[in-house]
Formats: sequence, C-alpha cells, structure tokens
Amino acid sequence: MAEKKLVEAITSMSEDFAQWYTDVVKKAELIDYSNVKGCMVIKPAGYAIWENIQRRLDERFKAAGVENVYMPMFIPESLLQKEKDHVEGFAPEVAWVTHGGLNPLQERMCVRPTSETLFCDFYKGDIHSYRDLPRVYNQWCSVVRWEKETRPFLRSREFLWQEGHTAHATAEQAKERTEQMLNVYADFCEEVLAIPVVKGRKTEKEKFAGAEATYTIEALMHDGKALQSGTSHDFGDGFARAFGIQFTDKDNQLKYVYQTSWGMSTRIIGAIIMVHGDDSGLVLPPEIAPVQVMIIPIQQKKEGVLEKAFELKETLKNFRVKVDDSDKSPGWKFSEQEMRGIPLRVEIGPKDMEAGRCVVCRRDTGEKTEIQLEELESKVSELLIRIQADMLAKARRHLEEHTYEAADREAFERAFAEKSGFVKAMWCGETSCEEEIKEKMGVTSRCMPFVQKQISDKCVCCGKPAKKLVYWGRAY
RNA sequence: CGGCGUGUGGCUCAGCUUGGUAGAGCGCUACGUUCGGGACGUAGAGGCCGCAGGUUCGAAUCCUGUCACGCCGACCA
Repeated sequence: MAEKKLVEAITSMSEDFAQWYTDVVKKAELIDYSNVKGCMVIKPAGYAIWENIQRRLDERFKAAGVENVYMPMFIPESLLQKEKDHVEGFAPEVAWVTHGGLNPLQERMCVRPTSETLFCDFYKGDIHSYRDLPRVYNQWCSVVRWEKETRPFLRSREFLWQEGHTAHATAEQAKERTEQMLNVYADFCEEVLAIPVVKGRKTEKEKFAGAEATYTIEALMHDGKALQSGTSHDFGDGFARAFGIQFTDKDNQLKYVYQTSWGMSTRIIGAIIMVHGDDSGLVLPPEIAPVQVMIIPIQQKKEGVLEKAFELKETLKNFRVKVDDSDKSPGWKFSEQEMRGIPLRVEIGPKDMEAGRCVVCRRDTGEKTEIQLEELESKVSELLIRIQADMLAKARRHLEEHTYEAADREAFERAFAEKSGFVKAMWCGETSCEEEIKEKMGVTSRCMPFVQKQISDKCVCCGKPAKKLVYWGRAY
C-alpha cells in the first residue's frame, strides 16, 4: 500500500515495521520518552489528537445520556480486594503508594489501574431507590499499570483514557448499555477515525477480570496484527454483590444493581498510526487531524507571497488551517507536513499568484491538483470529505483482504504460517483449545463476532463439535 | 520476568581491541545569498563519554557492580 516514499528519515514499513512505528511516533513529534520507563511525554502534536478524540467521543457520550465525574486516583488495598477475580487480574501490575510524606501509611494504596472498585464503593452509598437508576457516569483520567514491556501509545505504564461505569435496575438494561456503548465506539472508529472494526464478544479466557461478558472492537493494523481498540463489559450483578450495592425496587424488594463499564484509551492513537500511516509518516483522517490544511508559501520573501498565504488562511477559516512561514525551505516544509500527517497541503508561490491559482496536495494519495483561488474553499471542503471516505474505504479493503477463513486445523495453521491478518475459524468453546493454539502458534482469539456463520462443524483445534465462529489473530 | 542489543554535545554515531589533549555529520545561534521535494557560504556556541566503585602516574577506553532505554518472547488496554 505504501506509495512512493518521500521522507528518508523514516524506516520503511516493509523493512522493519516496529522501527517504522517508532520513527513515525518520533518524527511526527507525537511523544518523547521520559525518564520513567514506559511513561511518555505527549507533545502538542500528539496531545492535540487526543483532545480531538476526547471532544468527538464525549459528544457521542453526551448524546447517549452519559454524565462526566471524577474519582480519586488512589485505591485503598482493602477496597481493591473486594472482588476476587478483579484483584487477581490486576494485582500483578498495580503500583503501590506506601508512604505519606515521611511516614508509612496504615494501609497502602494503589494508583488506580481502573476504577471499578471506586465507582462501586461510591454507588453503594449513592444508590438507594429504583428512582436513582440508571447511573451513567464516565470519567476522563489516567490510569497506571506497571507493564513489563512498553511501547508508545500501545502499552505505556500510565495512559490516558475514559472509563464509563453504569448501574442499572435490571440485567437487560445493563446488557443493552454494554452493547450501546460498544456501538458508540465502533461508529466513532469508523466515522471519525476511518478505522473499520470487527465487533464481537471475548471468550472466557480473554474477558475482563470480574466481568460476566466482555465485548470488544478489534481493528487490523497494517502489518496484519490485531489491536483491541475499545471494550465494553457487562458485569451482571457480580460487583454489586461483592460491594453490596442494593436498591429498593418498585415492588418494595431489596435488589442488587446490574453494572457495566467501558473504555477507550490513548492506545487508539497507536491504531491511527498503524492503520493509516505510510512510509512518509503519519496520515491523519481529516476529522481528527489537529491541523487539516497546511499552507506552504513558496519564495515567501517575494513581494506579497506571505500576505497571499495568510489571505488563503482567512479564506479557509472554516477549517483548521496553519501557514508554515518558518524560514525553512519548501522541501523541508513538505516533508514536515507529510511526517505529521496533515491531510491537505496548499502551495502558493509567485507563479500561482500570477495565474490566480494554487496547488493542493493530498497526504493520503500524494495527488496534486491546481485549483483556482476562488474555488479553493469549496474544493478543500470536498477534498477533506473525500479523503476521510477514501481512507475508510482503503482501511476496509485492507481488513477484508486480510481476513481469511479456515475450515480445519491444517488450513488454520497454514493460514497463520503464510499470511498475517484475521483468520475466521470454528471453535468448540474450550479454553484448553485456545491455550493450545496460543502455545503452538502465538495466536489468540480476538472475538466471537456478532455476525456468526457456520464455516464447518468441527473445532479447528480439537475436532470436536464446534460452537462458535471466532476471529483469531496475532495481537498487540 | 527470560533472550539479544545499546548508553559519548540536542540527534545519529566514530573512538574502546592495543589506556596518553574528546571527534565527525546533522541540528542550534548570527549574518548574507537562496526558495516549486529535506538549499548554500562564513563565523560561533555547545561534552561530569549513563551512574558508582576499583586497577593505574594517567580511564570514554581495562575490571566489578548498578541503572536506563530499545527490540524479540511470556502477561496485559
């Protein structure tokens, strides 16, 4: 897919995908490494993307009746201990605070790896009647998980995210909310980030610690590896029973609430990079790009050129536009704009001015067109819409072309030996088969898609009767 | 947590084998010429050679320890 490589400073994808990723992250100036392993300094270009993600996602949350709150970042050990599966899932990777100033704390506290326990503890006192339900809260915050191996955005020890936590009167309402929020994520990915996803349910082995069911959206990166891009959990009344969250229902009976939680993190920026990026750097979908149009003056010291550039900026004031008036050479500026993934570039120089036009260049295709200045605004508007659509179409094609089916074990093994991507195959429902597949092939179940289909009647691992169609893949 | 690799101006690295005045390219600053795909000239600034011990008259270089980072595995958003 990579078109002509324009920037030399970035390792090509085909040569070394991991190095390409790191190069892009650095060259697009998204982050710097910090002095704490696994923690990153998110720079303006990276943070602006996150701000746009926040804004666009939060709009959709509000439309879905979500209210924002903020919980403390510390969790007392005793509180974390309350739900057994949950503690076991997170204990190996929490960071502990043991001292306040110079004195040891009576009870140590962990820095939240996720806030289920805090929300539960809060809801226990806050919810009394069916009239208090549902509670549909969300918080934007950072969490800490002491990961052993870290990579910018994909796995950092501290990361930014949002976590929604809801409480409902019935199991049905909780399930509905879980699915509703998964759809919010899926639509957001496709419509705003131009990333097509596969929606489905996680297997028992892969589900969230303490959840009854975990739903996920899975995206496929350019190298054929899967990235879990958002999750939504149905807790049933498990947490409510562990924490004692009860309410009096209409029938005057004391009942436990049903809960959900759902999250999307800065990891999604890694997905944007690995789905859309090319050998020249980052490629941002217009909807999320902090700068949508970069105007680059040519021979900017010549009479009137800079003035014209700023005049065009004014013409394009309905978009996120910048003029690069630094005293670098035009070639430098082109490379800079490409590495940063800015969707459109407008070149304006003396020759153009004489002809009453400018040159517009698409980042995603590299296509250059000459445009009459009076048409600039409408053309830019059209182009941004088209780029957004083309990027989604291209990513969807990649997903489809890298999704395979395997009817039996031999075909399954061959698929992963020869190709990279998703392989759809039948599964018997036993964790032991997932473990064997992981052990032998380094492949995990990504999800059981909502759209099920019977490819064969036997489990691709053990040959016993199959229960579910599963998407398998190598994951980040 | 295992395997491999790397720490020397802001960045990429050379120097280490065989100890003897700390180097290059890029970037940065100033001025001038340039400008349609990472321009050029001139003059400058910038280094506890990751950290701590040790050996030595003398350590970037040898020895011991330690920390950090990167990549690949096992675990996870």
